[in-house]
Amino acid sequence: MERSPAQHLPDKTEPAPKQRIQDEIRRDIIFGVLPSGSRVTEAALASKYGISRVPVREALRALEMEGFVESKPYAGSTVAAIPFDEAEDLFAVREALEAVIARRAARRAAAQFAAGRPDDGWWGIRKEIAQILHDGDEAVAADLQERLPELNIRFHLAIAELGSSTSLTALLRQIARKIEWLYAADVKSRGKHSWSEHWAIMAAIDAGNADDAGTLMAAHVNESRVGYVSRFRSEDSDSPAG
Amino acid sequence: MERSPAQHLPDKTEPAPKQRIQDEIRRDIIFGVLPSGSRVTEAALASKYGISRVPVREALRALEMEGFVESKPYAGSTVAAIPFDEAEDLFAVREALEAVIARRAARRAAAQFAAGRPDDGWWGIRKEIAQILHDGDEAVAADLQERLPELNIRFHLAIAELGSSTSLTALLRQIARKIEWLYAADVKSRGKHSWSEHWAIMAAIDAGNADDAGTLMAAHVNESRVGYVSRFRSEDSDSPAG
DNA sequence: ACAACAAGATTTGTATACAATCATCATTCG
DNA sequence: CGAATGATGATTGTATACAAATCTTGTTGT
Repeated sequence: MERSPAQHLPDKTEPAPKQRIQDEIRRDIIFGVLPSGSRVTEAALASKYGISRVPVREALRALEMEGFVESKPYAGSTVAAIPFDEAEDLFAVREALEAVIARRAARRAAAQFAAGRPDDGWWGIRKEIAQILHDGDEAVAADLQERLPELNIRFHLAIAELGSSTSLTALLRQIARKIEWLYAADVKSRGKHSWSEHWAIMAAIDAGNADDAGTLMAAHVNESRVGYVSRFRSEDSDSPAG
Repeated sequence: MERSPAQHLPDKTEPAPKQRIQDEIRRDIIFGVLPSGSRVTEAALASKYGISRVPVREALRALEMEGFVESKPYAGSTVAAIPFDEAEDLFAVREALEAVIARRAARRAAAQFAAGRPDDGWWGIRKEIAQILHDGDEAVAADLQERLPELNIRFHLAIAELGSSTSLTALLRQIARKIEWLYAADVKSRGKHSWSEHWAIMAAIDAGNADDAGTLMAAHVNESRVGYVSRFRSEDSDSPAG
């Protein structure tokens, strides 16, 4: 068939203009380049990225559903804001969600090995996780902790994919990006949130131990939450993503 | 100015073509008019609803993010399917999510009353909930239980809005629609899932009792889950939304 | 008969043009 | 002088046209 060379490398060559600018805008929002409340017009973004208004429009709509921008009909779009008091609630929901995800991943791992050999899709994700864990260890050893947030999100999302539940993966993606937004408001907050715990979680999943996986994951997320609130609690109710 | 008569009645006259067909398509998916796996092309939907491809396109993208359709670049969109084994996980996440939401609503209610008089936005939602509760009681009394699912979703979403957390509301909307999809697969499943419990939850929120509100809500969702699994457990692993 | 291959058709992705609506500001009337 | 009002500009919503990519189908060679 002689497929296109960009088959399983959708992020290297040209990841489709729409997705590209969507990630770009979200990144600018998360890292404060586009502050909360600022207006984002389709025409301005279109000319900025050298493309038409249609892809920009779709990207804005997607970001609206993700909660990063708010738009009213015929009135335009503005960058949203996360009130500070939502942070703890988001962490609480994430803890429950990730516990369910970890349990599911463990159950599926056990089922895969019980049925003989796991299928290729499972192994593909499993190998990606191994790579992520390795890269994280390397980053910790080299004191390049600014790489950890990205690797951290990728790890958690990969665990979700290992459970092969598109619904739960989508939910986690939504929550994780919001929490990343809250974190990014403080530049010096990007420490190693106990990267080593990831290994234990992965081991429990590999062993097919759903209870341990869920418990470890919940504790892991909870520790992340404690780290967050202890850092921001002193700054009163100032909006971190504003 | 002589405003358009469709000012605060966005659902009666012409609720914007895009939103309209988006809801229409989702409804057709939820109730099986568009079965899982069937192809949905932009051109067909455009001609069906007598509009252009652009609004159809945006609606499909939104539904893709909601998880109702899957689409690959240049390949088209197909109606998605919820594997049966995701149902219990969705209920588990929803239980945790709604408990957090109820607690938040109770905290906010207490704060509103503590600060003198609640603002108009809060009262608007509160009055809407009163109406929903009333309509639900009427439907139960008149044995018109087919109206309860819609009222049920509206109640739970209104509680989320009472807590004024856009993030949590968006998450609940995503989960609730998925669960509605699972429910709708069985036509005779639309019973009164203990509507009276809603009154107790609302009372706890009004009293500002976060612990009670969260506990009652969790129990309420859990009961719904039990009702679901007891109904579908016998049908083995048949995909209910397929 | 079957597989590899290529051309046509179908469908999505993008660009441009136009219509509908809202925000702003000058104007005018009380 | 203030507030309602009407015109103007800016921005989004929609429609149409074209380009890019994929899927299907017919063909051909073994």
